[in-house]
Amino acid sequence: MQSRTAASRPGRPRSATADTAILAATRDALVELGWSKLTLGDVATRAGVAKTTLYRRWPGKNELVVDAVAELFDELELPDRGSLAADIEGVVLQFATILARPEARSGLMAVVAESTRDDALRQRIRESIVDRQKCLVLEGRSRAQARGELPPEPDPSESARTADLIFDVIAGAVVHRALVSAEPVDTDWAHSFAGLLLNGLTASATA
Amino acid sequence: MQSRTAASRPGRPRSATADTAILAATRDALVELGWSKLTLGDVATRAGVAKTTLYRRWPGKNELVVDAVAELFDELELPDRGSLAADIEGVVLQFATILARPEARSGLMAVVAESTRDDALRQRIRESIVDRQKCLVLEGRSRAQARGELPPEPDPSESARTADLIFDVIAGAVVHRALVSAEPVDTDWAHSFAGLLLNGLTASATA
Amino acid sequence: MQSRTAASRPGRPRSATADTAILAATRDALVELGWSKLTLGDVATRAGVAKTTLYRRWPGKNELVVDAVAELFDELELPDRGSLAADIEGVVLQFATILARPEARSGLMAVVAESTRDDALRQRIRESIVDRQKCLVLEGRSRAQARGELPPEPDPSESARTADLIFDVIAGAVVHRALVSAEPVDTDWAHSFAGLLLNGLTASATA
Amino acid sequence: MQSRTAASRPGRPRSATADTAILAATRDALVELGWSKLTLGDVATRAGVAKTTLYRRWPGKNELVVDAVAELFDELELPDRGSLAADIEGVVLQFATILARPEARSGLMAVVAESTRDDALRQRIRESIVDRQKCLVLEGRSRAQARGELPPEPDPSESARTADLIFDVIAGAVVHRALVSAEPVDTDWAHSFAGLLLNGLTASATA
DNA sequence: CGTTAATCGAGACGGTACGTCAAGTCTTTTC
DNA sequence: GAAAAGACTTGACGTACCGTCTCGATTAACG
Repeated sequence: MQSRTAASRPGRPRSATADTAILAATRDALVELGWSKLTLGDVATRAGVAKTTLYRRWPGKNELVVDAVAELFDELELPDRGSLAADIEGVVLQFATILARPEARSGLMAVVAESTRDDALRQRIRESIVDRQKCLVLEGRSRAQARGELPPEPDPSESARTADLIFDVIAGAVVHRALVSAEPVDTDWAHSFAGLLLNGLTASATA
Repeated sequence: MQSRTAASRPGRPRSATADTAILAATRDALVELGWSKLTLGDVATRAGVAKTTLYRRWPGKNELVVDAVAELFDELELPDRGSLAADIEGVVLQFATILARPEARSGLMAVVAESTRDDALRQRIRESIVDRQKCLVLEGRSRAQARGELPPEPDPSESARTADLIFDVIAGAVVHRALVSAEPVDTDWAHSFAGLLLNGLTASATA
Repeated sequence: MQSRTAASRPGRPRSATADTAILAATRDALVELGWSKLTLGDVATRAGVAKTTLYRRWPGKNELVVDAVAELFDELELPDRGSLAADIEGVVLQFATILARPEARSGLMAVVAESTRDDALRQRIRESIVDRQKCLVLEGRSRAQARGELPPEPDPSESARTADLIFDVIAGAVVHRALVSAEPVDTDWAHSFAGLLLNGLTASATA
Repeated sequence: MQSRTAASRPGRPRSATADTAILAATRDALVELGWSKLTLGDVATRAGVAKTTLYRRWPGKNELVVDAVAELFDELELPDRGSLAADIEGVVLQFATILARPEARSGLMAVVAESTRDDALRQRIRESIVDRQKCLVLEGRSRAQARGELPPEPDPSESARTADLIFDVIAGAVVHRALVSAEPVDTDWAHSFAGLLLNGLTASATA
């Protein structure tokens, strides 16, 4: 006894290629028009799809853009450059590369702005984008601990709180630098930032 | 020899009270409706003003909201709590208090999102909001140097770059914690963050 | 081999009832407000239709009013009262009855005024209103010729020119009496006018 | 004891040249823009005058245009061409010449259209434009009677009614020909029309 | 000859309607 | 029954004029 799967549902099945085409069209439209001038009718046209098809799959502009942008962040991965400082530097530069793409810039910030008044949307953003990257912090830390660069966690309950703090610092600083200050996140800056953070972490740990 | 002042310009002078009423109405509307449902017609009605009066003074929604939100951030000031850590903690909590207000949350992030495709808007944000707060970093640092908590700047050209970095880290982390992670920026978090940053600064300086 | 008929066109077909409702609402609004205070938004509301639906079918206020007024003139028909004088009298009174309706008064003159600067509009007025009534003149004349009241046309090329002249005289005189002089077009006046015209026609013909 | 004349009123007297400039500017604007796109702000600008100056002298667009157009019709005069037919022909051609000017075409018909819902305006039109030309009919008729072309009026009460009828026929036919049928009012047409009317008049009179 | 008062220019004001555009829904035919 | 097509309602957009108002600056007759 199972709920009717898509395959076994009667009638014409949903086109599998449509989803891909719609998300790609959404990103294209974000690049050309930005968030505020992006219209679902235009996205549908670009995707070669009727507006109704689009509304059947996403409830609205916000959710569509979250999904379209989320795919961009999936390419983030933790490089193993041999030291914690170099790893931080690497992930910062990767993050900056993604934020340099206009579809990521407008899309991400816009949905975050919308999420300030829409808890379901914020939940969706966290699940689709934020939390999937938080493991990078955990992995980086445990790798550094294995290398002996950081001491092991004394208190497991404290561990998660610290990881959240580090994540907010890294992600927040890069986003602020890139989008608000609008200064380049280049090797120099990444190096300075990684130095500051690393010093903070080791000093805090030994204190 | 001066450019025509407002007083000597011919014609009926602009109502002085209108600006105040409009900005207040904008913040009210942000609270009730959020950025995306805020309409200039509604703001005008709330302010008891005609739509044309609003458009005569601001080119659009973006610029209006920047000015409306900017006033919120003017209340930020650097507390003198006796130590750099305490000062950082204090300013972080002040910042968090402002970001807890719904008009600041939606307004700020939305205009930042818009500014990713509008350089003039980004410039306006920087002048009206960001740069006016950057002096807090400069003042805090020099106060810490006077206290002997931080060494004096060796290289003046480096000094500005470091201040920018610190500003991006503080502002970015608080914004990310408050709006993206959507976790409370409470005394605990502020304390942990101030500790991390302070350690990073002192260790970096002595290294 | 035909151009796609309405029935076989893809997509939702246009509502058939909307046209009727819009034209009726236009006439209602003309009665209540007159031409200059008539707004398309108000017409749409009266018709229970969205403004966009209205604009999808008519390019603007002028064309809409032409169509709305044209239907009023379709009820004109040539009475057979047994003599040319009586027929003229009858049609003049019919015309006057229509011009007594406020929707015809304001609507007709206004679109004629607009048509002085818009050739397409003038063409539309002629096709929808003027030329459809010109056959009344032709029919009345041939009926009078059959009765022997008027001689048959000697020169067929002259025939059309004379019909145009008669039409301009009848329509012009009635309109001028009703709208400019603002005096009643009653049986007396119609009788005097028909007498004058009839005398002119017979005298000219025998001359 | 007299009501304060303009001359004796205290304060700065109204500029005498302004009226002339405004009426001329109104006609210019009618030529370029037509009635519906003519705005009082634009007229004021063209006349080199402030909008308030304009509103101080005319209550609105309708009245202004009536006055501006009325001046055009003052140049109508009855030619003495030696016969009634020729006199009619002459005045018809003069009328047609005025109606060929775009400011007369749009202006006249538009205010007539407006007057269908504004009795004060209709009164103003009659006083400023229509009635001032009605004497042409009276003068033409008495001249024809002096020549013996028409019999003297038997019944003086009938006399005014007939003059009104003739006026409506002439003015109405010319306007309808020129503006509705949009055919040229040339010598040929004027000749045919004058013949028709003359025959009607003489036949009626002798009947 | 200075006061007085209505004029002048300029332009901001509260309104109202404009014609367009996008959102999201609904109704067709086609696949 | 999903899909494309496109008409539908709704509501905001930013603009243009309306007719009124508030300014400072003229400009004549009156005292």
